[in-house]
Amino acid sequence: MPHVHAHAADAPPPRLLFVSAFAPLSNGAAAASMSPAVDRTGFPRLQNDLPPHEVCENRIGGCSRRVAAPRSLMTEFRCIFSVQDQVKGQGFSIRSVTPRLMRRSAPPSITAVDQCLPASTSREGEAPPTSADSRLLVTAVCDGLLSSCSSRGAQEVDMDELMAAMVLSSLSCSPPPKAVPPPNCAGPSVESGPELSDSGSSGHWSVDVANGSSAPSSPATAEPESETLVPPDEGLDMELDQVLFDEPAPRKRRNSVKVAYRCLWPSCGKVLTSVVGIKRHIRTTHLWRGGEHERCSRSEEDFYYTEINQPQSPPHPLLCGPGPASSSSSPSSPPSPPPPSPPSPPGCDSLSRSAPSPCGSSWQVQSEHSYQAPPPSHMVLPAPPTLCRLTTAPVTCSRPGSTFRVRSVSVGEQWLQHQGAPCRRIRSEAKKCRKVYGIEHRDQWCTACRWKKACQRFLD
DNA sequence: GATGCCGGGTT
DNA sequence: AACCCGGCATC
Ligand SMILES: [Zn+2]
Repeated sequence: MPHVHAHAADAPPPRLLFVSAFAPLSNGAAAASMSPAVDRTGFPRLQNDLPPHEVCENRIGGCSRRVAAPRSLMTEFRCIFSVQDQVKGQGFSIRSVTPRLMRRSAPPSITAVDQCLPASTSREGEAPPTSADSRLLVTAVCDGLLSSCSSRGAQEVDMDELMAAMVLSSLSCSPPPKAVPPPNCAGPSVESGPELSDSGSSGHWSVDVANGSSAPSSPATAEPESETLVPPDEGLDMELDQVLFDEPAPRKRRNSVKVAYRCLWPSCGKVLTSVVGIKRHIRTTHLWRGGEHERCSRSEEDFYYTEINQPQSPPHPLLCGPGPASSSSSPSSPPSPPPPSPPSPPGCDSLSRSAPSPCGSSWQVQSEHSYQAPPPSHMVLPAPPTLCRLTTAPVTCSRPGSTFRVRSVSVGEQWLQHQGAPCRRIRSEAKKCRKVYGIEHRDQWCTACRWKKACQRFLD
Protein backbone atom coordinates (compact mmCIF):
# COMPACT_ATOMS: atom_id res chain seq x y z
CA MET A 1 0.00 0.00 0.00
CA PRO A 2 2.14 2.79 -1.17
CA HIS A 3 0.95 6.06 -0.05
CA VAL A 4 1.28 9.61 0.72
CA HIS A 5 4.88 10.15 0.99
CA ALA A 6 5.57 13.10 -1.03
CA HIS A 7 7.51 15.60 0.82
CA ALA A 8 5.86 18.87 1.37
CA ALA A 9 8.50 21.27 0.51
CA ASP A 10 7.03 24.37 1.87
CA ALA A 11 5.24 24.83 5.04
CA PRO A 12 7.22 23.62 7.95
CA PRO A 13 5.24 20.64 8.85
CA PRO A 14 4.20 20.09 12.33
CA ARG A 15 6.15 17.34 13.77
CA LEU A 16 3.44 15.59 15.50
CA LEU A 17 0.03 14.49 14.76
CA PHE A 18 -3.06 14.32 16.71
CA VAL A 19 -5.29 11.52 17.41
CA SER A 20 -8.93 11.14 17.69
CA ALA A 21 -11.11 8.38 18.80
CA PHE A 22 -11.87 5.31 16.91
CA ALA A 23 -14.42 2.71 17.54
CA PRO A 24 -12.97 -0.51 18.69
CA LEU A 25 -12.98 -3.51 16.55
CA SER A 26 -16.06 -5.39 17.27
CA ASN A 27 -15.74 -9.05 17.72
CA GLY A 28 -18.37 -9.57 20.27
CA ALA A 29 -21.96 -9.54 19.33
CA ALA A 30 -22.80 -6.67 21.51
CA ALA A 31 -20.10 -4.56 20.11
CA ALA A 32 -20.91 -5.59 16.63
CA SER A 33 -24.32 -4.27 16.91
CA MET A 34 -22.95 -0.97 17.79
CA SER A 35 -20.79 -0.58 14.78
CA PRO A 36 -22.66 -2.08 11.94
CA ALA A 37 -20.59 -0.59 9.24
CA VAL A 38 -17.42 -2.33 8.43
CA ASP A 39 -15.23 -1.14 5.72
CA ARG A 40 -13.91 -3.25 2.98
CA THR A 41 -10.90 -4.35 4.86
CA GLY A 42 -12.86 -5.67 7.68
CA PHE A 43 -12.18 -2.90 10.06
CA PRO A 44 -14.99 -1.16 11.66
CA ARG A 45 -15.87 2.25 10.59
CA LEU A 46 -14.65 5.23 12.29
CA GLN A 47 -17.08 6.65 14.63
CA ASN A 48 -17.37 8.26 17.93
CA ASP A 49 -15.08 10.90 16.79
CA LEU A 50 -13.77 13.00 19.47
CA PRO A 51 -12.29 16.34 19.00
CA PRO A 52 -8.67 15.94 18.23
CA HIS A 53 -6.48 16.02 21.16
CA GLU A 54 -3.89 18.51 21.57
CA VAL A 55 -1.35 15.89 22.08
CA CYS A 56 0.26 13.44 19.90
CA GLU A 57 -0.54 10.46 21.87
CA ASN A 58 -2.92 7.87 20.78
CA ARG A 59 -4.77 6.88 23.79
CA ILE A 60 -7.97 5.59 22.50
CA GLY A 61 -8.25 5.29 18.84
CA GLY A 62 -7.66 2.27 16.83
CA CYS A 63 -8.44 -1.30 16.39
CA SER A 64 -6.59 -4.41 15.61
CA ARG A 65 -6.89 -7.78 14.13
CA ARG A 66 -4.74 -10.77 13.94
CA VAL A 67 -3.31 -11.63 10.66
CA ALA A 68 -1.97 -14.99 9.88
CA ALA A 69 1.56 -14.89 8.73
CA PRO A 70 3.81 -17.63 7.51
CA ARG A 71 5.84 -17.86 10.59
CA SER A 72 4.10 -16.12 13.28
CA LEU A 73 1.14 -14.17 14.13
CA MET A 74 1.02 -10.67 13.03
CA THR A 75 -1.09 -8.07 14.52
CA GLU A 76 -2.36 -5.38 12.36
CA PHE A 77 -3.75 -2.35 13.90
CA ARG A 78 -5.06 0.94 12.82
CA CYS A 79 -5.07 4.22 14.43
CA ILE A 80 -6.74 7.35 13.40
CA PHE A 81 -4.73 10.45 13.66
CA SER A 82 -6.17 13.77 13.16
CA VAL A 83 -3.77 15.87 11.26
CA GLN A 84 -3.57 19.32 10.00
CA ASP A 85 -3.79 20.11 6.42
CA GLN A 86 -0.29 21.20 6.06
CA VAL A 87 1.12 17.85 6.85
CA LYS A 88 -0.85 15.99 4.36
CA GLY A 89 1.26 14.31 1.85
CA GLN A 90 4.20 13.87 4.02
CA GLY A 91 5.90 10.85 5.25
CA PHE A 92 5.09 9.50 8.59
CA SER A 93 6.93 7.35 10.89
CA ILE A 94 6.32 5.86 14.19
CA ARG A 95 7.60 8.08 16.79
CA SER A 96 6.85 6.07 19.79
CA VAL A 97 4.77 3.23 20.88
CA THR A 98 3.18 2.30 24.05
CA PRO A 99 5.78 0.20 25.69
CA ARG A 100 4.10 -2.28 27.78
CA LEU A 101 1.83 -3.24 24.99
CA MET A 102 4.61 -4.13 22.73
CA ARG A 103 6.88 -6.02 24.94
CA ARG A 104 6.37 -9.24 23.24
CA SER A 105 6.27 -8.19 19.72
CA ALA A 106 8.58 -6.88 17.15
CA PRO A 107 8.68 -3.24 16.34
CA PRO A 108 5.69 -2.12 14.43
CA SER A 109 5.90 -0.64 11.07
CA ILE A 110 3.57 1.46 9.11
CA THR A 111 2.10 -0.20 6.14
CA ALA A 112 -0.23 2.41 4.95
CA VAL A 113 -1.33 5.87 5.55
CA ASP A 114 -4.69 6.62 4.17
CA GLN A 115 -6.75 9.60 4.24
CA CYS A 116 -10.09 8.99 5.67
CA LEU A 117 -13.20 10.76 6.43
CA PRO A 118 -14.75 10.92 9.76
CA ALA A 119 -17.15 8.24 8.84
CA SER A 120 -19.18 9.02 11.81
CA THR A 121 -22.50 8.96 10.17
CA SER A 122 -23.21 11.67 12.53
CA ARG A 123 -26.80 11.88 13.05
CA GLU A 124 -26.55 14.05 16.01
CA GLY A 125 -24.64 17.13 16.64
CA GLU A 126 -21.14 16.14 16.02
CA ALA A 127 -18.77 18.84 15.33
CA PRO A 128 -18.05 18.69 11.69
CA PRO A 129 -14.40 18.29 11.02
CA THR A 130 -12.80 21.56 10.61
CA SER A 131 -11.22 22.22 7.33
CA ALA A 132 -8.01 22.76 9.11
CA ASP A 133 -7.65 19.17 9.96
CA SER A 134 -8.39 15.90 8.41
CA ARG A 135 -7.82 12.38 9.39
CA LEU A 136 -5.30 9.85 8.49
CA LEU A 137 -5.80 6.22 8.88
CA VAL A 138 -2.50 4.77 9.82
CA THR A 139 -2.19 1.10 9.41
CA ALA A 140 0.66 -0.68 10.97
CA VAL A 141 1.67 -4.17 11.68
CA CYS A 142 3.86 -5.78 14.14
CA ASP A 143 5.22 -9.19 14.08
CA GLY A 144 3.93 -10.84 17.11
CA LEU A 145 1.27 -10.30 19.59
CA LEU A 146 0.41 -7.36 21.53
CA SER A 147 0.79 -8.20 25.05
CA SER A 148 -2.49 -7.93 26.66
CA CYS A 149 -4.05 -8.46 29.91
CA SER A 150 -4.30 -12.10 30.57
CA SER A 151 -7.90 -12.16 31.25
CA ARG A 152 -10.32 -14.30 29.47
CA GLY A 153 -13.61 -14.11 27.79
CA ALA A 154 -15.15 -11.02 26.49
CA GLN A 155 -12.83 -8.89 28.46
CA GLU A 156 -9.93 -10.16 26.58
CA VAL A 157 -11.32 -8.87 23.42
CA ASP A 158 -11.80 -5.50 24.82
CA MET A 159 -8.45 -5.25 26.31
CA ASP A 160 -6.80 -6.45 23.23
CA GLU A 161 -8.44 -3.91 21.11
CA LEU A 162 -7.89 -1.22 23.51
CA MET A 163 -4.27 -1.97 23.68
CA ALA A 164 -3.92 -2.26 20.01
CA ALA A 165 -5.46 1.08 19.76
CA MET A 166 -2.80 2.46 21.92
CA VAL A 167 0.14 1.00 20.28
CA LEU A 168 0.96 3.92 18.16
CA SER A 169 1.61 6.51 20.66
CA SER A 170 2.70 9.17 18.37
CA LEU A 171 3.89 9.75 14.93
CA SER A 172 6.49 11.85 13.44
CA CYS A 173 5.73 13.78 10.42
CA SER A 174 8.64 14.15 8.15
CA PRO A 175 9.88 13.32 4.75
CA PRO A 176 10.07 9.60 4.39
CA PRO A 177 13.30 8.51 5.87
CA LYS A 178 15.75 6.49 4.03
CA ALA A 179 14.65 2.97 4.10
CA VAL A 180 16.32 1.34 6.97
CA PRO A 181 14.71 -2.00 7.35
CA PRO A 182 13.54 -2.55 10.82
CA PRO A 183 15.31 -5.33 12.61
CA ASN A 184 13.00 -8.17 12.12
CA CYS A 185 9.86 -7.05 10.62
CA ALA A 186 9.42 -9.43 7.81
CA GLY A 187 5.86 -8.51 7.50
CA PRO A 188 4.03 -6.51 4.95
CA SER A 189 5.94 -3.53 5.94
CA VAL A 190 6.30 -1.47 2.91
CA GLU A 191 7.84 1.83 3.32
CA SER A 192 8.15 1.97 6.96
CA GLY A 193 11.39 3.65 6.77
CA PRO A 194 11.86 4.67 10.32
CA GLU A 195 14.71 3.16 12.03
CA LEU A 196 13.27 1.57 14.99
CA SER A 197 15.73 1.59 17.68
CA ASP A 198 15.03 -1.31 19.82
CA SER A 199 16.51 -0.30 23.02
CA GLY A 200 16.92 -3.34 25.04
CA SER A 201 14.58 -6.11 25.75
CA SER A 202 11.80 -4.11 27.06
CA GLY A 203 10.46 -3.34 23.71
CA HIS A 204 10.62 0.30 23.20
CA TRP A 205 11.00 1.72 19.85
CA SER A 206 11.21 5.32 19.49
CA VAL A 207 11.54 6.83 16.18
CA ASP A 208 12.23 10.36 15.60
CA VAL A 209 13.45 10.84 12.17
CA ALA A 210 12.31 14.35 12.00
CA ASN A 211 15.82 15.57 12.15
CA GLY A 212 17.00 13.41 9.40
CA SER A 213 19.59 15.09 7.34
CA SER A 214 17.49 14.46 4.34
CA ALA A 215 14.98 16.91 5.52
CA PRO A 216 16.12 19.93 3.74
CA SER A 217 13.18 22.14 3.72
CA SER A 218 11.72 22.06 7.11
CA PRO A 219 14.04 23.86 9.39
CA ALA A 220 11.52 24.32 12.06
CA THR A 221 10.71 20.73 12.45
CA ALA A 222 14.09 19.49 11.69
CA GLU A 223 15.12 20.33 15.13
CA PRO A 224 13.65 17.63 17.20
CA GLU A 225 14.20 19.06 20.56
CA SER A 226 12.52 22.33 20.10
CA GLU A 227 9.16 21.59 21.40
CA THR A 228 7.61 24.62 20.00
CA LEU A 229 4.64 22.87 18.75
CA VAL A 230 3.59 20.31 21.18
CA PRO A 231 4.90 20.72 24.63
CA PRO A 232 2.88 17.94 26.11
CA ASP A 233 4.70 15.56 23.96
CA GLU A 234 7.71 15.80 26.07
CA GLY A 235 6.01 14.43 29.03
CA LEU A 236 4.65 11.61 27.10
CA ASP A 237 7.88 10.62 25.64
CA MET A 238 9.56 10.71 28.90
CA GLU A 239 6.93 8.56 30.30
CA LEU A 240 7.35 6.14 27.53
CA ASP A 241 11.02 6.12 27.78
CA GLN A 242 10.89 5.51 31.37
CA VAL A 243 8.53 2.64 31.18
CA LEU A 244 10.09 1.23 28.14
CA PHE A 245 13.59 1.15 29.14
CA ASP A 246 12.60 -0.49 32.30
CA GLU A 247 14.97 1.76 33.93
CA PRO A 248 14.20 2.13 37.55
CA ALA A 249 13.72 5.73 36.76
CA PRO A 250 16.59 7.37 38.45
CA ARG A 251 15.12 9.35 41.18
CA LYS A 252 17.19 12.31 40.39
CA ARG A 253 17.28 13.26 36.83
CA ARG A 254 20.38 14.73 35.54
CA ASN A 255 18.79 17.86 34.37
CA SER A 256 17.25 20.11 36.86
CA VAL A 257 13.70 19.35 36.06
CA LYS A 258 12.03 17.33 38.65
CA VAL A 259 9.77 14.67 37.37
CA ALA A 260 6.45 14.16 38.93
CA TYR A 261 3.25 12.44 38.15
CA ARG A 262 -0.06 14.08 38.18
CA CYS A 263 -3.28 12.30 38.81
CA LEU A 264 -5.65 12.89 35.98
CA TRP A 265 -8.72 11.89 37.78
CA PRO A 266 -11.32 14.55 37.37
CA SER A 267 -10.56 17.41 39.61
CA CYS A 268 -7.92 15.64 41.54
CA GLY A 269 -4.65 16.62 40.10
CA LYS A 270 -2.64 15.19 42.85
CA VAL A 271 1.01 15.25 42.12
CA LEU A 272 3.35 12.62 43.34
CA THR A 273 6.89 11.98 42.55
CA SER A 274 6.97 8.31 41.95
CA VAL A 275 5.14 6.04 39.63
CA VAL A 276 4.37 3.61 42.32
CA GLY A 277 3.08 6.36 44.43
CA ILE A 278 0.78 7.77 41.87
CA LYS A 279 -0.42 4.37 40.93
CA ARG A 280 -1.15 3.54 44.45
CA HIS A 281 -2.90 6.80 44.87
CA ILE A 282 -5.07 6.17 41.86
CA ARG A 283 -5.73 2.66 42.78
CA THR A 284 -6.65 3.30 46.32
CA THR A 285 -8.24 6.65 46.00
CA HIS A 286 -10.05 6.46 42.73
CA LEU A 287 -10.11 3.04 41.33
CA TRP A 288 -10.97 1.02 44.26
CA ARG A 289 -14.05 -0.99 43.60
CA GLY A 290 -14.40 -3.88 45.86
CA GLY A 291 -11.16 -5.47 44.97
CA GLU A 292 -12.32 -8.54 43.22
CA HIS A 293 -12.21 -7.77 39.57
CA GLU A 294 -9.15 -5.85 40.34
CA ARG A 295 -6.82 -8.28 38.73
CA CYS A 296 -7.51 -7.58 35.17
CA SER A 297 -7.52 -3.89 35.37
CA ARG A 298 -4.33 -3.88 37.19
CA SER A 299 -2.71 -1.53 34.81
CA GLU A 300 -5.67 0.65 34.65
CA GLU A 301 -3.97 3.20 36.74
CA ASP A 302 -1.80 3.97 33.81
CA PHE A 303 -4.61 5.83 32.27
CA TYR A 304 -5.07 8.18 35.06
CA TYR A 305 -1.78 9.77 35.56
CA THR A 306 0.60 11.67 33.49
CA GLU A 307 4.12 12.60 33.91
CA ILE A 308 4.94 16.17 34.36
CA ASN A 309 8.09 18.08 34.76
CA GLN A 310 8.17 20.23 37.71
CA PRO A 311 10.53 23.05 37.34
CA GLN A 312 12.83 23.04 40.23
CA SER A 313 10.88 25.81 41.81
CA PRO A 314 8.91 24.56 44.75
CA PRO A 315 5.28 23.96 44.25
CA HIS A 316 2.82 26.69 44.40
CA PRO A 317 0.00 25.99 46.76
CA LEU A 318 -2.06 24.59 43.98
CA LEU A 319 -1.09 20.98 44.35
CA CYS A 320 -4.01 18.99 45.44
CA GLY A 321 -6.50 21.60 44.68
CA PRO A 322 -9.57 20.88 42.70
CA GLY A 323 -8.45 20.87 39.17
CA PRO A 324 -10.61 23.41 37.48
CA ALA A 325 -12.92 22.00 34.95
CA SER A 326 -11.48 24.16 32.28
CA SER A 327 -10.04 21.38 30.33
CA SER A 328 -8.79 23.55 27.59
CA SER A 329 -6.28 25.26 29.70
CA SER A 330 -4.37 22.21 30.58
CA PRO A 331 -2.14 21.07 27.81
CA SER A 332 -1.98 17.55 28.97
CA SER A 333 -4.59 15.33 27.55
CA PRO A 334 -7.43 14.35 29.73
CA PRO A 335 -7.67 10.70 30.40
CA SER A 336 -9.37 9.37 27.40
CA PRO A 337 -11.17 6.39 28.78
CA PRO A 338 -13.90 7.69 30.95
CA PRO A 339 -13.42 7.07 34.57
CA PRO A 340 -14.85 3.78 35.58
CA SER A 341 -18.24 3.94 36.97
CA PRO A 342 -17.98 5.23 40.45
CA PRO A 343 -18.62 2.90 43.28
CA SER A 344 -22.28 2.71 42.95
CA PRO A 345 -23.31 3.60 46.42
CA PRO A 346 -20.97 6.31 47.43
CA GLY A 347 -19.23 4.10 49.78
CA CYS A 348 -21.63 1.94 51.61
CA ASP A 349 -20.62 -1.09 49.76
CA SER A 350 -17.34 -1.46 51.40
CA LEU A 351 -16.43 -4.34 53.58
CA SER A 352 -18.81 -6.61 51.84
CA ARG A 353 -15.85 -8.40 50.54
CA SER A 354 -14.11 -9.37 53.67
CA ALA A 355 -13.20 -12.94 54.05
CA PRO A 356 -13.84 -13.73 57.60
CA SER A 357 -11.51 -16.55 58.16
CA PRO A 358 -11.95 -17.25 61.79
CA CYS A 359 -8.53 -17.90 63.01
CA GLY A 360 -8.71 -16.79 66.52
CA SER A 361 -6.09 -14.41 67.58
CA SER A 362 -3.40 -15.73 65.39
CA TRP A 363 -4.35 -13.21 62.79
CA GLN A 364 -2.00 -10.82 64.26
CA VAL A 365 0.93 -12.93 63.52
CA GLN A 366 -0.46 -14.22 60.37
CA SER A 367 -1.52 -11.31 58.36
CA GLU A 368 -0.01 -8.41 60.03
CA HIS A 369 3.08 -8.62 58.12
CA SER A 370 2.05 -7.13 54.94
CA TYR A 371 0.64 -3.96 56.16
CA GLN A 372 -1.10 -3.41 52.93
CA ALA A 373 -3.13 -6.52 53.23
CA PRO A 374 -6.72 -5.94 54.10
CA PRO A 375 -7.36 -6.15 57.73
CA PRO A 376 -8.50 -9.51 58.89
CA SER A 377 -12.00 -8.73 59.75
CA HIS A 378 -12.48 -11.74 61.83
CA MET A 379 -15.57 -10.37 63.32
CA VAL A 380 -18.57 -10.10 61.18
CA LEU A 381 -18.73 -6.44 61.18
CA PRO A 382 -22.24 -5.30 61.65
CA ALA A 383 -24.07 -3.21 59.26
CA PRO A 384 -23.19 0.13 58.04
CA PRO A 385 -19.83 1.58 58.55
CA THR A 386 -19.60 5.07 59.65
CA LEU A 387 -20.15 6.34 56.23
CA CYS A 388 -23.78 5.76 55.98
CA ARG A 389 -24.87 7.80 58.80
CA LEU A 390 -25.00 11.31 57.72
CA THR A 391 -25.70 12.70 61.03
CA THR A 392 -22.36 13.25 62.50
CA ALA A 393 -20.65 16.44 61.71
CA PRO A 394 -17.45 15.17 60.22
CA VAL A 395 -18.74 12.73 57.77
CA THR A 396 -16.58 9.80 57.29
CA CYS A 397 -16.38 7.48 54.46
CA SER A 398 -14.99 4.12 54.92
CA ARG A 399 -12.91 1.96 52.74
CA PRO A 400 -11.95 -1.52 53.54
CA GLY A 401 -9.95 -1.15 56.56
CA SER A 402 -9.62 2.49 56.75
CA THR A 403 -11.66 5.44 57.54
CA PHE A 404 -11.48 8.72 55.84
CA ARG A 405 -12.88 12.01 56.61
CA VAL A 406 -14.62 14.34 54.35
CA ARG A 407 -16.13 17.61 55.12
CA SER A 408 -19.26 17.52 53.17
CA VAL A 409 -22.84 16.94 54.04
CA SER A 410 -24.68 15.24 51.31
CA VAL A 411 -23.88 11.88 50.00
CA GLY A 412 -23.62 12.98 46.46
CA GLU A 413 -21.40 15.79 47.29
CA GLN A 414 -19.45 13.40 49.33
CA TRP A 415 -18.69 11.33 46.37
CA LEU A 416 -17.67 14.33 44.46
CA GLN A 417 -15.25 15.26 47.10
CA HIS A 418 -14.10 11.76 46.98
CA GLN A 419 -13.02 12.42 43.52
CA GLY A 420 -11.53 15.70 44.27
CA ALA A 421 -9.77 15.74 47.53
CA PRO A 422 -8.63 12.32 48.47
CA CYS A 423 -10.02 11.77 51.83
CA ARG A 424 -7.75 11.74 54.70
CA ARG A 425 -7.62 8.88 56.99
CA ILE A 426 -9.46 9.82 60.02
CA ARG A 427 -7.64 9.71 63.20
CA SER A 428 -9.37 7.18 65.27
CA GLU A 429 -9.36 7.46 68.94
CA ALA A 430 -8.21 3.93 69.24
CA LYS A 431 -4.80 3.65 70.66
CA LYS A 432 -2.30 2.34 68.32
CA CYS A 433 0.71 0.26 68.89
CA ARG A 434 2.86 3.20 69.54
CA LYS A 435 0.67 4.40 72.28
CA VAL A 436 -0.07 1.00 73.65
CA TYR A 437 3.34 -0.46 73.79
CA GLY A 438 5.29 2.69 73.95
CA ILE A 439 8.25 3.69 71.97
CA GLU A 440 10.53 1.66 74.12
CA HIS A 441 8.79 -1.49 72.99
CA ARG A 442 8.81 -0.69 69.42
CA ASP A 443 9.55 -4.24 68.53
CA GLN A 444 6.11 -5.15 69.69
CA TRP A 445 4.41 -2.80 67.36
CA CYS A 446 2.76 -4.08 64.33
CA THR A 447 4.74 -3.83 61.22
CA ALA A 448 2.76 -0.99 59.90
CA CYS A 449 3.29 1.03 62.97
CA ARG A 450 6.93 0.34 62.91
CA TRP A 451 6.99 1.65 59.44
CA LYS A 452 4.91 4.61 60.34
CA LYS A 453 2.10 3.36 58.29
CA ALA A 454 -1.50 2.98 59.20
CA CYS A 455 -1.74 0.70 62.10
CA GLN A 456 -2.95 -2.66 61.27
CA ARG A 457 -3.40 -4.20 64.58
CA PHE A 458 -5.71 -1.76 66.21
CA LEU A 459 -8.19 -0.94 63.63
CA ASP A 460 -10.86 1.54 64.12
C1' DG B 1 4.35 17.97 72.38
C1' DA B 2 2.55 13.37 71.11
C1' DT B 3 0.51 10.57 67.90
C1' DG B 4 -0.90 8.63 63.43
C1' DC B 5 0.36 7.93 58.97
C1' DC B 6 1.17 9.43 53.89
C1' DG B 7 4.55 9.86 50.62
C1' DG B 8 8.92 9.06 49.42
C1' DG B 9 13.48 7.32 49.91
C1' DT B 10 16.88 3.48 50.81
C1' DT B 11 18.51 -1.14 51.05
C1' DA C 1 9.42 -6.00 49.16
C1' DA C 2 11.04 -4.69 53.45
C1' DC C 3 12.40 -1.00 55.89
C1' DC C 4 12.99 3.75 57.39
C1' DC C 5 11.87 8.54 57.98
C1' DG C 6 10.45 13.55 56.89
C1' DG C 7 6.76 16.01 57.33
C1' DC C 8 2.12 17.07 58.06
C1' DA C 9 -2.41 16.79 60.20
C1' DT C 10 -4.41 15.98 64.21
C1' DC C 11 -5.04 15.11 68.97
ZN1 LIG D 1 0.00 -0.88 64.90
